[in-house]
Amino acid sequence: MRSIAGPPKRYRRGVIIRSDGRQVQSLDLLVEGWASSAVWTSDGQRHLISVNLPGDLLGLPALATADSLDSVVALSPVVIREVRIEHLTRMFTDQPRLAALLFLISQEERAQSMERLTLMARANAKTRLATLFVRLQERIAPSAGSATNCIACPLTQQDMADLIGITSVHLNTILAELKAAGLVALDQRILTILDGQGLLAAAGVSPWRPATPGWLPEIKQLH
Amino acid sequence: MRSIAGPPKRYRRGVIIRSDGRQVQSLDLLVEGWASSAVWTSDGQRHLISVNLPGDLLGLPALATADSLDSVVALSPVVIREVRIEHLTRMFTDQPRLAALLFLISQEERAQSMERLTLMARANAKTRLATLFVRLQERIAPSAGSATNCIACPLTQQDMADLIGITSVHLNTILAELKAAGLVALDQRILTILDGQGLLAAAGVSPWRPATPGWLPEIKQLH
DNA sequence: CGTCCTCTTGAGGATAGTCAATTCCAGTGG
DNA sequence: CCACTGGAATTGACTATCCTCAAGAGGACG
Repeated sequence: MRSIAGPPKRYRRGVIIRSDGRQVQSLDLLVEGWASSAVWTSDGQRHLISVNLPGDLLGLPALATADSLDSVVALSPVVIREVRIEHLTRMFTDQPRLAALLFLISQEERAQSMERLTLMARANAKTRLATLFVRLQERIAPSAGSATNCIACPLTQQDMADLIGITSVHLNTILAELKAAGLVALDQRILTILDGQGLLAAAGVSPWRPATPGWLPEIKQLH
Repeated sequence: MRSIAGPPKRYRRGVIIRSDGRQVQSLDLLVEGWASSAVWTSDGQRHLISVNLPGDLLGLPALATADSLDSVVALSPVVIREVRIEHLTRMFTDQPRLAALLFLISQEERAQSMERLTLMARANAKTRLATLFVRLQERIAPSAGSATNCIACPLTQQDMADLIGITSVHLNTILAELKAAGLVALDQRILTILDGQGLLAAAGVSPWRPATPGWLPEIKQLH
């Protein structure tokens, strides 16, 4: 993916990288920093759909609607590289295995979105926040080498509130409860998981296990 | 898609067509009736992720996780045809345009899921119910020929409640409010949109417009 | 004619929102 | 070096939305 991406571009925290309401001609590969796709409601509230980490490809759902409903926001200073849409077309014809992998990744994000939807519908805010922390650690720990409990987490309390669908006032309260219960610590944008088991129990979810698909096409041989 | 699907199978309303927690070997093409992917929370509550109508391919997100978190439930009597997963592999190598179309469809479902997520996080139950009705009509009207305001809707109030994440008790109340406001009528499983404009206003959403993508690969020529 | 599912209605309570005031802190410019 | 500034975090009082529990009515079907 990196071989077909454009030159790196830097953005500051809070900047809208890709705005909604337009037909898109390109995707963005997130190289460094945290981003998120955001939706603004008709009454001006913001909601963050998901957290994107380095390696994620941003802007895929915008391909399917005439005017995309989500924007992409930088949650920290970020570096992105643009991927033009023609490369996607060529990937489907020339690199079926890559295309299938991309398809698989987007299905995984959809599965995550299903979990978030269920939580939003049926779980209270404390459970949702615990789940957010659990899933964040699961995604970050592998890339940080050994299993670590410390995460450099650039999210503000407002960001977390927008992620789990509550107000920042209420987030502050339940975050204090998780801290008081000895489950997590959060200072200076450093998130520490103090009690992983307890946090899983509070979240009421199972650890995330990606599939090991046997159905992908083989790599196309050069000839 | 129909050419590679297995023989039709019938299921009665309420039956779980595809259960969660297993690695999947096949997909299901919904031929007739309404279905839905359902998630059960750890405390036994049900949540319905989305409504599936005839033509939809069920079970895609289950490809991406080792144990799929959703089941597929029949919301009415349904007819489905099985699609084995090898056909998906072959599609990616032999039919890039079809594969890209499938990719596009799944992105559209993801965009819909983003909207639902935002609503769940930020809108109250009345708004969510109005949106459900709006989106249902948008999907059903085209296939029913001319723009009709009458929809044969097999959903029970419990189903609708599970779709928008409230209890059936509360759903009953807000449904009565929408009826009292003259926006919809619902009797004998027939949903009638009495005031489309008013319903759109109550929902606070724009009409859904699918993309007209220019980036799909061409049909592979026979040679 | 009973049984089960669905729908309906009411009372009281929990979760989360709104409004408002205050503190903390990092960055900026004098 | 320090005051200024704006965002971020914190806390309290009051309110609204939605849930729980409960009881009953209507209807389909054996």
